[in-house]
Amino acid sequence: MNNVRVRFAPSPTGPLHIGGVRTALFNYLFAKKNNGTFILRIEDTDQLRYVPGAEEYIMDSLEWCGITFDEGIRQGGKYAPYKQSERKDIYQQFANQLVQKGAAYYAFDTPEELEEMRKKLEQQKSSIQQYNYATRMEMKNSFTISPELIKQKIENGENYVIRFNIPENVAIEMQDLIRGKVTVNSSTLDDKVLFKSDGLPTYHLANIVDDHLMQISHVIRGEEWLPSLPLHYLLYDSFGWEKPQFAHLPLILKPTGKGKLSKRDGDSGGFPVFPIDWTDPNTNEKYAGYKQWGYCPDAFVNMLALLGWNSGTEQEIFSLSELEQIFTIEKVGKAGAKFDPEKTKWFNEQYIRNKPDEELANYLLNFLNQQNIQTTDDKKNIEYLTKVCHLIKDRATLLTDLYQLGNYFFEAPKDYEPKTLKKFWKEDTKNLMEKVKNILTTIEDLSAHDTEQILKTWIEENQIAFGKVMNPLRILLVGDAKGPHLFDIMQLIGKDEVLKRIEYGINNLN
RNA sequence: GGUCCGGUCGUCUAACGGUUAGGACGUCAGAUUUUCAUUCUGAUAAUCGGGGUUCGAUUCCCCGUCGGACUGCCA
Repeated sequence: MNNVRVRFAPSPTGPLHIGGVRTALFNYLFAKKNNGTFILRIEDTDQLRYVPGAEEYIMDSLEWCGITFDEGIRQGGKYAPYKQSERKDIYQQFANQLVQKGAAYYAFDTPEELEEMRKKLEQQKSSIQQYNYATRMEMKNSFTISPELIKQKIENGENYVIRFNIPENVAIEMQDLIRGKVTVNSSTLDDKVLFKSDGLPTYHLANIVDDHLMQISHVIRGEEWLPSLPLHYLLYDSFGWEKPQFAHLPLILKPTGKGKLSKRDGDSGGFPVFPIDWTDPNTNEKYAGYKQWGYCPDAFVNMLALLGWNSGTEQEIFSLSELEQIFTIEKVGKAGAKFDPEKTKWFNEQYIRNKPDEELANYLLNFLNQQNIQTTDDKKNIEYLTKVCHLIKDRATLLTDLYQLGNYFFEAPKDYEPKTLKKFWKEDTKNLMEKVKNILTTIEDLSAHDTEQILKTWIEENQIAFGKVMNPLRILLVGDAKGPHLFDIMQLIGKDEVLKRIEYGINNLN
């Protein structure tokens, strides 16, 4: 495919949630796969819903995911500006063009009048409850007001909008890359506002004008836009422009219950819906992000890619660059997908296990510093942390688990898990630990291999049950019946520390 | 209410009109293990209903049903 140009066009009305990220991802993958250009365009034509910081949030989030743009706010491009509020002047002339052609018209109805009309139609249980061919003759617009008066009203500075003149009873046949042919009769459509009284275009106008001007070849967006596709078709035709190809992605649904995923679902469901943390500047409400929860960006992206798309093979783990090679629109499903927090965790586990120990160590070091966790300098050291991560990464679901899972590598257990203690600390245990301590004292550096051999030999020779020694020893060193191979732990934390912990236990238990 | 889009294990999904309907997550069981995990093995469970078309429908068509989206001077 030549000259593929796709855009992600969010509106900065709040943080981007995972549905939006997935739309961006699919656009990005489609562009990469087809050697195309990926564009970010900010659709901020609604000044009322503008949220400060949202624009930055969107860009930062996608950057965290590794989704990059060829053209956009931060990188510029020859179709700049990429923000609709900065393209304001462009839209009016196009709206006027449509009016001149008779494809659009002026309307002067106030919000109250519109509401009244809708209410009336609803009460009448009319089959048509819209501003269209059936009702427009009863409203205040170019059809009911003389051209002279219209001109005068506009010159007087009266508020007006420009509406699209939807034709009556025309079959609009559309093509969608995911759904195939879709047909709608124009009589079921309404005369959408194209140009608002505040001097800005609505989404419908701005999106068509900009897609045309920016030479967009494929429009890949959420299914919620499918109902306005006929309008967009009509708009392209009215301008006499060639249409891009369209693909409407299935929605991401709530994990439980009904409806599409919304920002509130995260709190109740115990999982983030946003890529990174977000604080609403107006209400100060905080929303958690995948990044801060401890998800790896590549795992997050991998999970998203498989929500509504599949490779056709049984492979499920894909790097971003792999996806760039194999992504196709044809493999995108039609049905909405319920979001699955459990599977998301699984993806993250897979990624953590496959990451180099050192990379995890860097994360952990950062974490220790950020959380201001006190430990000795020799422990806040990449080499040491790398070994720690090597031992514990199989147990982690989130990156943030890493510290909790290995806290005994940084400090002696403060107290012992009561149930475990009760289970394994018996009357003769203290004695046994005393003996173990004496043996360990004689071993030079507590290397895992040597220690294991020596201790095992001693246990066998004395015909003691293995668990009778190892379990309480683990409690003294770790504080609980958990964690990696005990001899590996001993080697890592070192002889002094091991002896100290055993001694403390002997002195404080029973 | 109207318009449109969907419906395969609980969830994500695979299956030129011909498969014992496959995989993954989850759950359960077993194996391994000094513990917790990991890992391995096994089990579990699905074509929304009714009509067609066809030698044969998960697959194509119609109806119903269920679910979703849209129905703003929001995007």
